[in-house]
Order: sequence, then structure tokens, then C-alpha cells
Amino acid sequence: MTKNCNFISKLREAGLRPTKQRVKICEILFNREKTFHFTINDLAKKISEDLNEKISLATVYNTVHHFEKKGYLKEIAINSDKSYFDTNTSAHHHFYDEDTHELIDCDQSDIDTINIKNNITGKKINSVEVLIKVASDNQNQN
Amino acid sequence: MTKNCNFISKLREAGLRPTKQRVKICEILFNREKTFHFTINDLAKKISEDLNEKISLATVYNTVHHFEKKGYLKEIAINSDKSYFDTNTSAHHHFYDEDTHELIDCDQSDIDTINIKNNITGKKINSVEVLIKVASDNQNQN
DNA sequence: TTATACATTATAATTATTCTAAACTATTGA
DNA sequence: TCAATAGTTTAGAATAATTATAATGTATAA
Repeated sequence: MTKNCNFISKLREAGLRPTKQRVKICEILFNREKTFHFTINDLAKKISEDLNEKISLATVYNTVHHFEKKGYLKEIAINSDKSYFDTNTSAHHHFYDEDTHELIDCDQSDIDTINIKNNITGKKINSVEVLIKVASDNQNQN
Repeated sequence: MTKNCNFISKLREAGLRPTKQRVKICEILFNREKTFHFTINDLAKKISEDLNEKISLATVYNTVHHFEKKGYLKEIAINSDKSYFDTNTSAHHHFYDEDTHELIDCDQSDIDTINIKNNITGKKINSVEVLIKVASDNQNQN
């Protein structure tokens, strides 16, 4: 349970009270080795299953957005159906599997640093992200 | 009016009957030098203004999606608020101005070709797109 | 010119997300 | 320790983008 203590500190650092719901969300999001890609719905479902009790969608939305603002999560733009979030907040790129709708991290070393030769005047670059859409090799792609 | 004849052919090639509404949509989308970036709502509003009569949103959605399937338009993923479309269907990258929510084409020559050193096994790369998010230099970015 | 298949439209339905207001809970300080 | 309070959770309503529906309208082929 030292992990939960860490989550409580993490929440406090974000200026959030460590409630049962938020600690649970932390456990699911940050208690893992590998990057986790999810939609709000994925996450809410997982929480309900794990806790075996309901959690309000609004709470999940609120908490995820708080975490995003604090830089604990990153939103990944793929299509406009739904929002995807990523527990890996470092600058990195993604594969998106159009068959399974799965998001996969791209190894830093698999793409050379992207050099933007001309930026828009008077603007600062906030992020540069590559999205590689892939699909089954032997499938028609209408 | 030779332009409209072209649009009629274009529509026929897409297997679509050249109706008044569709020809108008073509005029607005393809009768221009520069790339046009838009949301369905932008487009519907522009049509209503130009025609000075209403067009059903459903028609705009249907036509835009037909055009997308036919490769006359491309969807650009930015965030999940709304869908952006682009009349430039060639492989190219974008700037997204987070202040104005405007989408701007990135010159082909401004980014070197992106080389993916390791693809997902058994998958074919369908597209590689870079999105550069920019914002005012002298503005806090909470 | 007429039958038919395709289109348009208004409106309803759906889905993702945000808002609201009431009930609840963690924290602060007496 | 305990009440006051400020922040949280929640269900459900509201909103916004998109898609479905079904009736009416129109382009086209014969």
C-alpha cells in the first residue's frame, strides 16, 4: 500500500483531495509499467469492474481533465469519434490500428527528430506529433 | 460555367447525381486555388449564405462523407470537438493554431520525409501525418 | 414521359461530453 | 474531537456533433 501513499501525494500535488474515486483512478492509470491508452469510457468501465461498484462518468471526466491540465495525462487526437488519453506524457508518436482502433506507442528511436523549417510567424510550437495509421496488409481499405 | 460542367463530371465519377446542392458544395470546396479547411458547420453556413436559402445539414454530412470516401476530401484529426476536412488530399502536414482554432497547411518542403524504422508486424502503413500545435508566443498556455 | 432509384429534408435518435444542484466528505482550526 | 466549510461526487438534465428515419422531391433511363 505504499503505492497508494504515492497516489495520495500525487493528488495533493495536483491540488486535488485524495478521495476513494480518485485514488482508484490513479491505481488504474499509474500503477503499471507500460503506457496505457484509453478513452473515458474504457476507464469508467474498468473502474466499475475493479471496484464492483459504479462510479459517476462525470467524476471520471473531471479527474481525467484535471490530470491532463496537470500534465499527468496527454490527449491524443485520432479522429473525432472520441477522445483518447495516454499515460505517457513525454513527447512521442503513435501508431493507430484502424482495424482494432488500438493506439500503440512508437519508439522514440523509430522516428528521427522532426525538424520544422518554417514556423508560423509570431507563434510558439507547443507540440509536434506524428500519427501513423496502419491496417491489415491483406485487407481492402475502401 | 465550364467549371460547373467539371463538377458535374466529378460528381458522376463519384457515382453521385449532380443535384443543385451537390454542385453548390463542389463550387465552394473545389472552385479555389488554395486549400480549404473546414468543419461541416462552416461549410453548411457558407452554403446557406451563398445560396441565400437553407440546405439540410444531413445533405452536407452525406455529401462530405461521400467525397471523403472517394478521396476528394481528407479528414484531419485535431481534437475530438469536431471534424475538420481538407480539400488538399495529398500527403501533407498541418499547423493547428490553438488560439484561433485554425488549421494551416505545412509546406511539403518544411518537414523532411518521415522515415518509420519499425512498423507494426503484419500491418501496412496507410498514412503518416504530423500535427504541429502552435499558440501565441506571449500567452500563458495553462 | 413516366417509372424508378436516388436525394433532400425536417425531425427524431444517438453519442460523447458538460452542466447543475443536491447530497456527501475531507480538511481546517477551534 | 467536532463542527464549519470548501471541495467532491452523483444522477440526471442539457448541449453539441453526428447519424438515422421516413416522407417528399428530383434526376435519369427506358
